[in-house]
Amino acid sequence: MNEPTARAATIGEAARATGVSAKMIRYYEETGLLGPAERTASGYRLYGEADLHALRFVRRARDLGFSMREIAELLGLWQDRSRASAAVKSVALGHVGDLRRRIAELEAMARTLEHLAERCCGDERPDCPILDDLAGAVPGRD
Amino acid sequence: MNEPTARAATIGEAARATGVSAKMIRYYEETGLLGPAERTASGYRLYGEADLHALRFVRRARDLGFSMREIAELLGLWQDRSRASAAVKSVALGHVGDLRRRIAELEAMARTLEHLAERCCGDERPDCPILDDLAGAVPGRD
DNA sequence: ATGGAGCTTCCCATCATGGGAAGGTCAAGG
DNA sequence: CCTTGACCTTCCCATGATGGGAAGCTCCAT
Repeated sequence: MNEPTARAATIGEAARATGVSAKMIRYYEETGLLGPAERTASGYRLYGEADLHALRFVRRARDLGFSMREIAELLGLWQDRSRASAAVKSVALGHVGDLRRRIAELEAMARTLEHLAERCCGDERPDCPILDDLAGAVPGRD
Repeated sequence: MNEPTARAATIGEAARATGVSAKMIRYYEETGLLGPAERTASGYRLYGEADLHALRFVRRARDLGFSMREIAELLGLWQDRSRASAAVKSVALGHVGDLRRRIAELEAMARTLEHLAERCCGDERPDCPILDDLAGAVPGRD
């Protein structure tokens, strides 16, 4: 609080402060997710507190698995003070639906493989129900 | 058995017969996952029964979420009659580990979001715990 | 013989991320 | 003042698995 705006950070400092790599910060700017950063006379990018805040927002959203498209939407809603919370909730719940679908898919794969692995003795012998399944053999129908 | 080898299939027929797109069949050949296909005098690829079998193997493995690297390994083991089933089981269980890790990550994201969404009234008003979380606000510590 | 379906190769795009080269800038220490 | 090393800039390329599409050749049935 003593130094009002601790003075703008370079991209490396911003990266360290927010956990977003410098590469990704430039990429977010290039793709329009974030507006163009201020520049020094010599062309270095500068980031103020508000920018760091936005970067942390993006980082948090990515940690929650939102796509860049969704994050763009959320950033827009964040900056629109008159948004309805329903709009945000809808984006969030849509994403939860995606996550649940992906989880169900992975879960089905994992269960199938665990089941096959259980029946594979896993020793020196070549017989292997896992390969038999992959090869399309339906053991017990032979 | 009546027609010994029902005559080789073109890439389109192979695609239809195995559920692997023609694009992907060419890609698997190009990257060495599968050996080069036979060719007609005019350059068309031809696929025999054994090739179709291998394609179905790859398809099934992809359905189970194996990476191409893992599939290459599994194909090698499949074709090596003297492999130990332990080697196959180890690849499979390694993959199950990957799947379980990814599931846990997605599950954590989904739970966090569901939790936030529950507390978001989702109406006309702008107040939204979801955005507050993304923005780094820690409600209740204020 | 012609038309259309199917094949070939080649290039490009996705999504989010990282690696690295070539070159300019800045601050500290001799 | 000059050097050194850390940092910045832009530009290009790669990933993994997949699809889209163009230009041109081949095959088969009419």
